[in-house]
Amino acid sequence: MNSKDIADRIVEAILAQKLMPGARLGEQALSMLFDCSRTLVREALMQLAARGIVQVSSRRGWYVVQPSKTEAREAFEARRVIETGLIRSAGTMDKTTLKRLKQHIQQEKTALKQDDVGLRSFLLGDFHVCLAECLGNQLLADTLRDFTARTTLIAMLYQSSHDAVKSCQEHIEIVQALERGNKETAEQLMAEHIGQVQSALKINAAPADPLAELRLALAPMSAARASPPKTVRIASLKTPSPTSPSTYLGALL
Amino acid sequence: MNSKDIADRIVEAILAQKLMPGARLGEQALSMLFDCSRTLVREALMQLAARGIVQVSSRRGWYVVQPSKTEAREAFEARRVIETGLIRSAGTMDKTTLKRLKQHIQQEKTALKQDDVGLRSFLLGDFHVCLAECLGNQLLADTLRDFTARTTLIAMLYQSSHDAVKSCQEHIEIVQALERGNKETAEQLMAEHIGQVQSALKINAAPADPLAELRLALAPMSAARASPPKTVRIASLKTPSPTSPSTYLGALL
DNA sequence: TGCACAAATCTTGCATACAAGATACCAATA
DNA sequence: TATTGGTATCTTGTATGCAAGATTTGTGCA
Repeated sequence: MNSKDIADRIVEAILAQKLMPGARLGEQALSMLFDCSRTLVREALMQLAARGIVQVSSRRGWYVVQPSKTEAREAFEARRVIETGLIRSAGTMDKTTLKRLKQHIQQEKTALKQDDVGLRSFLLGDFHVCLAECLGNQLLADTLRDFTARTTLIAMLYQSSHDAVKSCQEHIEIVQALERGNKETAEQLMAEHIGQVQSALKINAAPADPLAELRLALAPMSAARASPPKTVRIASLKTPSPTSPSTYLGALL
Repeated sequence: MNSKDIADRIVEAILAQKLMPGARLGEQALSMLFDCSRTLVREALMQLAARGIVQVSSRRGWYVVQPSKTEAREAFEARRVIETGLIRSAGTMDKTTLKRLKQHIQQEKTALKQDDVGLRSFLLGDFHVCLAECLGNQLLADTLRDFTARTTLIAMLYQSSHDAVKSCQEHIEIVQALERGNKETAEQLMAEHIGQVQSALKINAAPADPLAELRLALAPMSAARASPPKTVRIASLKTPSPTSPSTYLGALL
């Protein structure tokens, strides 16, 4: 269990939407979870920080990044640029490669059928990484994995209303276009697909409401509107992280 | 002097062609150079490893990466995809932004005139990062910085015969096209520009001659050609790194 | 001279100790 | 009750120590 494994696990947890934006990643908590010293955990977090996945607040702690609206726009633009450009500049795909893509889509369908939310989210994102690999560029595939993790966080943060079934269907159409050798269509479909995901964001909604659950649970009954101040009071409660660290870090194991 | 500063300095040195591919980056040497503990150096190297700039060979040492031919192809394709795509998807540029690009080109010209090889190399690479920033995407700009460092290493490794003056001229034409609002031309010019740099590589040449300096320094005087075998002997000497660490690391200060 | 083997040295891998800043908590006071 | 100040606790920041593998060097031998 070296630092790279730890970093990979954290990225996987993000892609599976098991780590929310803003989640706290305490060095000690992680070192206990992975049964190693803080040194290894720090190394992993340093790597993730260099990749824009986590950030450190001096002597306060490590947190999963919470992309701003500007960063959200940039991330989607980056993915659009890379993925459409990759399709455009690629040669024709051989049978083996197409088979791999089709297998991936089969996995997506299975995860959808079984309603496995974590696996579903992971696979829907991993499709794009897989495609980049199939198009013959490992460097851009690795870059895209980080960018996809970013957009996954953005989707969580801005309460995406995006439909997983629809997403999978769009993946199918992209692969079909590639199979027909119709790169232009594939490029177009990809641009639209990413656009769909982006426009499903409620970009003007309160950017992540860590109190959503509490607020909902403690909201006064619709009839008893006697004390509105109370709701305000609750909203001002300080919470160190969206939920307790233990809950979140459990996602890594 | 924190780990981020150290990492930045190393990247700068690469962009300025002051660190060759394969250069050894000993933890202790760096910690003495930057007057800090190995911990900070390790953190910096870890970050750079996550960005694909350096790599570690277990218990042997840290080295600046030596991209393979495949990785070289991928890096240039990645830059082509990102930079042309960025131009394509960008809106029109305002005056302030254009001014910044023109200023950058002025700096390039100055460095060319003064024959400052390090600064010249840095600026010719930084132009692309600057352009990405001007086109409004910091995420891709940061990504591009790493990719440009990569292609710079590739150019060193595969003995690029690329002409700096020509490169600067091409930058000028790209900015002119952008100024005219002619994005299609700008995109086309950028694709050709990157293609020029790529095709100037001697991709089949002996990938880097780590003994070049030694061979040159120890070559027999042209008159004293008495013992040719000696030269052969020298060529077979084992060297742990291209040159001595001290020589290379001096580039960082 | 050429070769095999062992010791010494060099370098990273990892854990731990301690410093220092940030936060939370609690009591005292107006 | 609200606020302020101080203390305890928690968390990261950095250095250092030691282990272990890789390499080099030195030595003895044929």
